[in-house]
Order: sequence, then C-alpha cells, then structure tokens
Amino acid sequence: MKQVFIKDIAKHAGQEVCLKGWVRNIRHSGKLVFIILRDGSGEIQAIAFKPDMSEETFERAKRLTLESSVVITGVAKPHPKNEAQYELSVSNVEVFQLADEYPIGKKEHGPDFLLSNRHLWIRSSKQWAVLRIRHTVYFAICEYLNNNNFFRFDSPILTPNACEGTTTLFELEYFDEGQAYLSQSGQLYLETGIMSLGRVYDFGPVFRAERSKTRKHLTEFWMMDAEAAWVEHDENMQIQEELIRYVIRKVLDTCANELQILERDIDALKAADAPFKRMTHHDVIEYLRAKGSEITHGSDLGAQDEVMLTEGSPVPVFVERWPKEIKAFYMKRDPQNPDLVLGNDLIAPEGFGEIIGGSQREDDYDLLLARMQAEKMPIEDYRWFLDLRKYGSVPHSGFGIGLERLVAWMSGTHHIRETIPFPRMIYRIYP
RNA sequence: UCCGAAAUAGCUCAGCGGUAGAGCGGGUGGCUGUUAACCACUAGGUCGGGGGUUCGAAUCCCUCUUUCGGAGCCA
Repeated sequence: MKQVFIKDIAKHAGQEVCLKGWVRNIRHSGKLVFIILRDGSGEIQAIAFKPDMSEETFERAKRLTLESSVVITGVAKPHPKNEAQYELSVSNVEVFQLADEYPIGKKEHGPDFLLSNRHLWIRSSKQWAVLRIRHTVYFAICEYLNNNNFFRFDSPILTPNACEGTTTLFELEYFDEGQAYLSQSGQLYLETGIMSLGRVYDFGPVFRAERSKTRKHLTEFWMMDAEAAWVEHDENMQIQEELIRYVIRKVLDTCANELQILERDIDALKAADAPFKRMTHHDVIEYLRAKGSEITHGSDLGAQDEVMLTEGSPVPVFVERWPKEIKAFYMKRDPQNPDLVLGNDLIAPEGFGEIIGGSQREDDYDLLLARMQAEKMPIEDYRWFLDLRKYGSVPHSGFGIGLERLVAWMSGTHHIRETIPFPRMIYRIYP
C-alpha cells in the first residue's frame, strides 16, 4: 500500500492508510498498545487493540522498542478526546528493524551527552522543529533575494588569501601552490559578480578558526552574503530590513507548529516585524554609557552591550557609521566624517545579538589601495580585487547574514549549536 | 587563550570521612484510553586517570584529562 505522510492524515479520515516511520514512544495497557509514530512530516498516536488483529501482530506491537522502524496500517480516526487530532486504529504492524536500546531517554540529558549523540538527537521533537525552521529561514532568504533581482553567485570555499585579515583561518596544503585557506566569507568574490549580474548573493558554509567559546559561535557556519551594484549605504540597510522582515513573516506563517513545540514567544516575533531602529555608533555609545556601560568611544560592542542596546526594543537595531579603525579595510569612508565608515551591524532583540554585518564598499582605487597598504596586506594577492576599481567601478554595498544566529533568534534557541545539524565547535568535531 | 564550575549505574542526579542510592531507561509480569501512563518484581557501579593524607576516601589535598558556563573575537 502507498505511504501516506502523517501531515496529510486528515485528508484520509475514515480510510485505511499505510504509515511508515519510527516509534517515538510506546505505552501498553493490557489489551491496548499506544504507539507514538513519527515520520518526519509529523507525529500521530497509533492504537493497537488486541481483538482487532492476530495474536502475532499484537505481540509485535507490544514488543516494539523506542525508535524501531515500522510500517503501520490502520484506519485514520479523530481522537475520542480531541476531535481536531487524528489517531490511527491499527490493523497491522510490520517491523523493518527492531531498534536496540535507544540511548536518548524521555527525561532530560546533559549537553555533552546530547552532542555526542547528535546523529540521534536530531530526531527529538525540539531538534526536529529547529531544523524545520532552519529550512524555512534558508529558503525565505533565497526567495526574497530571487524576487528582488539578486542572482545566486557561488563563491569558492578554497581560497588563496584572507578576506578580512583580522580573524584566523583554517589552513591547508594546496598541491604545489602552497597554502590555501577555507573561506571565512565570499564577499570579495561577490564584488566581482555584481559587475556581471548586477545584484548577487552566495549562501554556504564559511570557516573561522577563532578560539571562541560562546553560545553564539561555531567554527563552521552558514552565511548568506549579498552584494548589489549602485546601492548605497541607506538603501543597503533598507534591503536588510525588508529581507529580515520577510523571513519573520515567513516563519510565522509556515512554522506555527514548530514554534509551539519550541514554546517560542510568538508575540515577540510579531512585534519585530515593524520598522527597525537606526542609531549611529556614536549615539549607541552615548546611550549605553547613559545606561551604565563602561564602553568607550571607538570600541566595539561587547555581548553585554548588545543586550543592553536592544533591551526594551521589540525591533532589531541597526548600528551604523562605525569608527574606521575597528572595521574592515573595504568599507567606504563616510563622506561627512573621514574617521567613520559606512558600515552597519544589525543587532537582534531578546539578546540574540549581531545577525548581520554590512557596509557600502570603497569604490575608489587609490583610497582602497592606501587602506590596504596601511594594513600591510599582500597587495599582489589582491590584484584581481583592485581591478574591480579600475574597470567600471560603481558605488556598491552588501551584507552578510549568519544563518544559525538568525535561526536561533527565530526559533528562540538559546545556544547556536542546536541550529545546525552537526555543529563544529572548538572542542568538538564528532560526530 | 583567560576566568569559573563539574566528572558517581546506559542517562539525569543525590550522597560530601564509616557497608554505593533515587528517578528515567533495560528485563519479567499486571492493567480496554494511555499522554515523559501507572503498579509489582528484577538486573545493572574499580564513584574520570594517577599520586597523597587517614585505622578507614566517592567524600579531604595535589596533579593530569575531559566537559560545561562566561569573557574576548565575530555572523
């Protein structure tokens, strides 16, 4: 019999259907066996009643273990105590594989154990929900960009040099060509793409060998970088805002069940779909100092500062016009103040921190070269990048979104390690 | 890398100088509506490794290892 997905069960009310999946939980009560079956699309309670089937079939149902893979046939009926919910009145149970004693129990576990069993943990309902939200966020971002004249332009993962000199790179031997590195951002390559396609984005894993050990860092994470020709600083932020608000609405519209499983505060998400705040870095420092922070002008925001900044704000906050010393070499100077650059960060509310970094890029050959020389960058390695300012340079801007941080915010997940199937962290690479 | 905490049954933990405990999970049995079901019985441990103090160490001290939480860096 053809497989029916649990999410579609209501369409088959009263019919005999065949469900294929795994046993999430099992309870017996004499002549009754209650099997919670999940199939990836959802979960349902299947009830095996002894008089409805052969002795052997009932025995098979009774002997099922957690996470056994099964094919269950039965009739879809509304739950006697809850008409909105369906259950399956079982007529047959076929066991594909009777699972060994399953390591993950029904009660709580510690993070070390769960991370060591990540390959199994992803089956748990909260993890399932987060991964489905990740899927939704990923495609919502692509959808928005595709609908707004951006083209997918994949940048390489193996690169000959650093994008931003500041962070540490994973290094590897590249045949006879010497050292190569795993990309920490595709941005510089994206800048070449706008000269061909106008507006482009990439979306893939990037790698940072920073020895960071916080709930907001991974050594391998997924980043979407977007870059657009003829777009300047203000419009750049406008695109970021529209994109994020599009993602929020998409998650609210399509992931109600997942958000409920995660006990996500829906109202907080709804409230974030409103015009974002914009503050200059200077004003942010003033604001934070007035609230009691020790932060000084010219410095980056710490974790505490990010929390303090968005405290009481339902919407994300743009921090723009940063001191040039603490930002990357490629950012364009603020025409109104040569000590600043036209860069922006976007800080998510509810303590989820920075989710976007973006800027208008320096489009003048001489200014860019001077800045690179000042930072003692190997100019020869960046000839191709400097070429972009020699052959039809245009004003242009772009930004990068950390997928996992955005998913953490959408799903209300405290630690970023749960927002990617297999998190890579400083002290963990298994499984 | 720095600061802090922890390591006891398969898992989550209690025990904190005097015979190693609970809940969950496993096994056996019972129950016609359970919802992390319940009830009874049952198996399961060189208390992270090494060294020390003591009549006696899971418990106190030293050391190593591992993990967790936080900071900085960033998305």
